[in-house]
Amino acid sequence: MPPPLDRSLIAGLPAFESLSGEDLDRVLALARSLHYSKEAEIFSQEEEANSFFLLLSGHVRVVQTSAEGHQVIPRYINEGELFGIAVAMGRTTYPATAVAAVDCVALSWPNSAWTEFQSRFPSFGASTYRTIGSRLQDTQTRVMEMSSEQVEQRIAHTILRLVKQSGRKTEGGIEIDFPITRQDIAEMTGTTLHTVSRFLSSWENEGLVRGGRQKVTVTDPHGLMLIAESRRGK
Amino acid sequence: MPPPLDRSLIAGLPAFESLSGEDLDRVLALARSLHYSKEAEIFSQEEEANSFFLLLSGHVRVVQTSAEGHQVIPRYINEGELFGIAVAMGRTTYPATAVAAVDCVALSWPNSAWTEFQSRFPSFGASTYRTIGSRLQDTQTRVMEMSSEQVEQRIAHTILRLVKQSGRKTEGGIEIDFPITRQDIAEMTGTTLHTVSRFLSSWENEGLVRGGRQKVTVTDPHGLMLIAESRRGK
DNA sequence: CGGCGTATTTGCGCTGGCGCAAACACCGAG
DNA sequence: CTCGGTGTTTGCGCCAGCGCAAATACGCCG
Repeated sequence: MPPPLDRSLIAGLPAFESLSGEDLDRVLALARSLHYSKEAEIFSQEEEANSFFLLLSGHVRVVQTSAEGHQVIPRYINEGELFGIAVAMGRTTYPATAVAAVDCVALSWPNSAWTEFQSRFPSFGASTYRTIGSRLQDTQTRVMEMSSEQVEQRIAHTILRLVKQSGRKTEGGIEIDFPITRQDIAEMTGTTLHTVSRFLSSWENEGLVRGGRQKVTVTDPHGLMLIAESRRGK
Repeated sequence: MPPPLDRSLIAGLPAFESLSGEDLDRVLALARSLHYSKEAEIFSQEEEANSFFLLLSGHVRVVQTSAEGHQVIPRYINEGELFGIAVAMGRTTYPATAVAAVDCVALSWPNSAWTEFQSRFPSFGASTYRTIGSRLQDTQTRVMEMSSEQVEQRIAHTILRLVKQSGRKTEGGIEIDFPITRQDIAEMTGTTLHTVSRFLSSWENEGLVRGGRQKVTVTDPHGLMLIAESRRGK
């Protein structure tokens, strides 16, 4: 029997906001706490979706692979977010693979808990609607960007979004809080690692960013914003 | 006072499946029935989202416009589908504009009805989760296609999808059931009307499709599928 | 500290598909 | 029937960004 989990773990999170202390205990009673080391697979695309997850600490990379083997990164999961919620969408399998970008701690619940939370805690339902809704919105935005923007703008937008969501202040700029390769950025923007590298290098020459192995630091967010918004084509 | 609406209007639909006759009457009591003529705007992007809709007949084109004026068509709505469900995603404004592609009939409810349906009819909640979930899924698929496929494959996939969702058998092929321009197809695939036109012409020469003003008829679905799946790049 | 595997950078040539522009077809109105 | 507007086709030239390939750079492990 694992030690009981503390309420404070999930007390502040949107998914469980406005739940009483007792309710939180009930939620935790059904949860399993899991540790994943860097680059470990949390669940895999096409796999039977028996549970859903909440990320307590770390960062998770979500990867989709096409039949032809082409990979895309739909999003990264930040601390406090639900993920693997196939059950909410009425799916029986996970639509993507989740990989720990760094060492992670997560809670997981069996799908049956979903139904219970849903009926017992109205705020839980509303919150997850919002979660899915905003993911839909993000994805649509991405489609718009891919349709209308040049690669340079797309990369700039993506970096800015990453920095906003998972930025960490350091001396000399804001850096993305987890290891991310040029390849990863390419898979988020629909381009190749070569092209990403070229633009990052050129931005580095202009003093907008600094690169590093699996690392990006933005030194001039405003300048990068200008690039992101500059419309080349009409 | 409008005439009461008949239960049969919504009885078979996924959103209201397994509701009793009385429940259906309650749902209809809150609804307004509306007619839109071809090309009329049902609601507009950024507009305050006060109600949600169900399409009873016709086809609705959903259009998103970027700040720079670039347009994208995220999807078409078919008969029986909910749309304009910003309320479900916790949004206060519509994320896109809805335009009647042909003359349409729709029901609409004030957002307050959403809350009521949600709490009174569990199956309603589950069904709309699935709706949003599958839209998210579709959008992700589109991102994958835009990342990994050539324009020709994307157009082929899109046409096949349209034909599958809204195809109508005619002598000599299956045609898309509503008027659609090359420009529309371009906005669905992230390309230009010129390129769409070029490929449709070339397919017409090969006997796979037949074109027409605001009309596409697929004469050889299998042949088109081959194009959609042929991997050019690695 | 040296070696190795992985990540990154960069050059070069090619091409898919876009932009521009003009010519057509089709449909509905009068 | 003719006219005007809207949708479609097609030619031409160009260039952003990809594919290929090779040279580095970095960080970890022993």
